This record gives sequence, C-alpha cells and structure tokens, in this order.
Amino acid sequence: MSQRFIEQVVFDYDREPSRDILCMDCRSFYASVECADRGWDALTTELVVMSYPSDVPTKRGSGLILASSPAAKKAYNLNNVSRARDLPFPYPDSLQIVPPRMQLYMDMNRVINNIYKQFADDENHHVYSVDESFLDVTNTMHLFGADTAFDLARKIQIKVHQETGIYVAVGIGDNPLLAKLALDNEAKTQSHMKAEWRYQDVPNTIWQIDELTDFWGIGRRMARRLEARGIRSPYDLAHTNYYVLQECFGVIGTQLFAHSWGIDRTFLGETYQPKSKSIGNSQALPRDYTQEEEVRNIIKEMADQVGTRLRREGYQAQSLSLGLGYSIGYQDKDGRTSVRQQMKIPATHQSKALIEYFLQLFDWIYDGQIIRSVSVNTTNLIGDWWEQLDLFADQMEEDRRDALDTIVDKVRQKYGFSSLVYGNSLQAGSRAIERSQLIGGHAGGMSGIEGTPITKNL
DNA sequence: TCTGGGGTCCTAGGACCC
DNA sequence: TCTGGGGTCCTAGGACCC
Repeated sequence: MSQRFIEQVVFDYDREPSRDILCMDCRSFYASVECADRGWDALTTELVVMSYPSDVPTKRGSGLILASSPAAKKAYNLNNVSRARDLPFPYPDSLQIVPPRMQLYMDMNRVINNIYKQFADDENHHVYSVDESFLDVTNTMHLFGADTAFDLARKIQIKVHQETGIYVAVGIGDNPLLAKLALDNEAKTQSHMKAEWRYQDVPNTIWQIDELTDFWGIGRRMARRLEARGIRSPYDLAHTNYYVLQECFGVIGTQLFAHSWGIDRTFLGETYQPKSKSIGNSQALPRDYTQEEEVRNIIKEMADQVGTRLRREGYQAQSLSLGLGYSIGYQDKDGRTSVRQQMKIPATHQSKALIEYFLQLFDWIYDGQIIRSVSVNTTNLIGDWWEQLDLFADQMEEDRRDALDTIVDKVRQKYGFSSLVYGNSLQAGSRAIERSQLIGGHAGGMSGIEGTPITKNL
C-alpha cells in the first residue's frame, strides 16, 4: 500500500507526441468584429458587446457581457464572459456598448476558418469554439515557404488581418495542450501575439505561471481545493505525488498532473473534435412567472425550438432534462433555489413527443414555485438514421407527426421561426416570438445598425 | 454570487441483475 | 434481509470553459 506512494510518475518526453500544433484565437472576437465592421481601431477602442433586456442599457441592471475589446478589458478589469454589473455605473462616455450580432460573428467565423483551411486539410483543422481553432501544420508548413511553425503562424496572422481586420493570437506547441497554454498565458500579451511552448520549455513556461486559475482546467473551486492541500501553483502541482493527487482528486487529479508537465496525448480529432452531445436552451424570464399555464407555455415553446434544432442537426434525443430556477429569494420546501429533473426517453426528435415528455417532467417537479428561469436540454443524442422499433407505437400517428414537423421546419426555414408558432405563443407570458430572432440565445443582428447589411465587410 | 447563454466532462449513489 | 461481490444503467449534481 505505502509502496506506491513512494514512487512518482515520470514522463519521457521522447515518447510523447511531438507535432507542430497551432492554437488560433481571434482576439476579443465579437468586439473585434464590431470594431472592424464600424471602422474603429480594435486595439484602442473601449467596446463591450452586451446582451441586455431592454432596448437601451440606460439603467443598471442585468445584462451579459459577451465580449470586450482589449482596451475595455484593461480599463474595467473584465474577463471572458462578465456581467453588466462589473462595469462602473453610470456607464463611462468613453465606453461603447453595442448589442450582439450573432449572425455576423458566425459569418466571420466561417470566413476565418476558410482561411485556416488553406493551410491545413480537414483532418488537421479543428474548430474548438466560435473564436478558437487548432491546426496541425507538421506536414504542411513547408508547402507555404515556412521553415518553422512560428513563421507559418505569422503568415496566417497577416492573411487573416488583411482579409478581415481581425487580429489572431497564436499558441504553438508539441501538442494541443501546450499550444493552448502558450496562447492563454503568453501569446495574448506579446506584441506580435505569438508564443511557442515545447516540452523542454515546461520549467520556464508552465511552471512559471503564478496563479492556479490561470492554468487551463482549473477554476476558482478547484484552485481552492488544491490550495487546501498546499498546492498553490502549476509548479507545485507538477511536484506533488501522482498517486496522492489520484487519491484526493480522482481522474481530474491525474489529468492535472499530466497537464502540469505539458503532457497531452490527444491528437486533433479526438477530444478536440466538437461533437454535439447535447442540445438545449435556457432563458431567464423577463419577470417572475407565477401562473402554471404560463410556465407550461414557455416549456412548450422551448421544447419546440430544441426539436427544430435536433432535426436540423440530424439528431434524436434519448434523454431530457428540465430545470427551473426560482425567483430571487424564493426557496422551495427543501430549501433549494432551483430544481432539475431528467429522464430517459425512447429516441425521438419530434416536437410533439418532446413537448409531452418535458411537460411530464414539469408535472413531476412543479409545485407552485415562483419561476424566473427555465432550461430544457436534450442529451444522449444519436443520429437521425437510427429508428427504434417500438411495438406499441402507432405507426400512422408517428408518420403524421414526422410529416408535420417537416412541413413546419420548411415553413420556418423560409419565412422565419415566428411565422409558425403555437397558438399559446400569442398569449401573455410567451417568449417564442421575441426569442425567435435570437441566435445562441443572443440577438442575431438582423435589425443591424441603421439597416447596415450584416455582411458588409465580408 | 447575482436572472436575456450554451456547452463538456466527471462522480457519487441508488436500482437492478447475475 | 442484515456478513457477498461485481457489473451496468440511470439520475443528480458539481466544476469548468468559451
């Protein structure tokens, strides 16, 4: 027993994957797109993209800051996704507050990824998020007259900036983790926005990171737990016994240990492959909902919307989860401020069936609580081609529902989501029509600024 | 942590089966 | 029933990231 605590796990870098991985990150993406589209300097303009409840953010209130320009980040100490309350109020005149235009960002994302694709084929190009992508250029960089990955990174940066006005920061490493860490912890603060971290640099790079929370994969909570055991930095992490970490933190502990040595055995296309495993929506309601019927309507609308997304993306759901968040200060009889329930279902993507199941969950957990937020989620997704034989299902009814969904989807695709909604959605408390303009839960931007076509600069 | 978001991964613990 | 052990499936909940 005690034997294994004496030993320490040691990595042999010669046996670890050594590639030329680039982690590309569009600096302050949404904010930069806004600046580029308006002809403002992305580096000096103080700008935040804020999703807020009313038309004009004149009074201090709720609101989600989706992105901020470097200057705004610095001036107001903002991080990735912040809240409106993190800003000084009244809002300073020097600060530009603009509503999100999600469609514009998605269009720009496509343009930029098409540029990346010129430097790496599909196999070696992976989209990690709306503003981050990984490229494996090990075998292709010489094709572009680049002697080193660093050199190629510069070429890509220039090309993207020339064609879109967006600055890209690049982390370079032997594996995706090192590239990502180089990006997060060094590239973003370099004037040329590049950084290269290799295995042999680990002592001078990863181990020099001061804060645990600056290390990818460690948030506030985990940092506190680690600190409780005297681990205060990535260096400490790397010099703690592997088995002790495993004992205390399970798989996460072993993973963090490996990461602190720069070890990542995934190749692009494995863990970094974005595969849809769940599809859901959540929304904070514009006011407290006390009427059961109103909440039921919201759930119907959201289930319908999620059904549309499932069908569009070619999935069927095998599990559902419904969450209700209560009004501020409200507690149920168990003292909770929210409740969530999930269940298995026979695979489906039919709106009607999804609505029935979600309402079943609702009946299960609803007991007159005052509701302020609702989330519906579908998980355990499988491909559309799969058809489960259900001896008890009425095949004619099934076909009829499928046909109805297909028609509804077609009409909505052509005329917009709100062209066809449930009668309930015209009643008080309904959100479907307003929300139909949203993309990813935020304003799509079709209304644009002064009617500007959203693809102006593309 | 606090209310116009959307995701992923991991774990504990119970039910059930052999 | 209470001193069996092991495996699998399922749900609830925590943590983190963009």
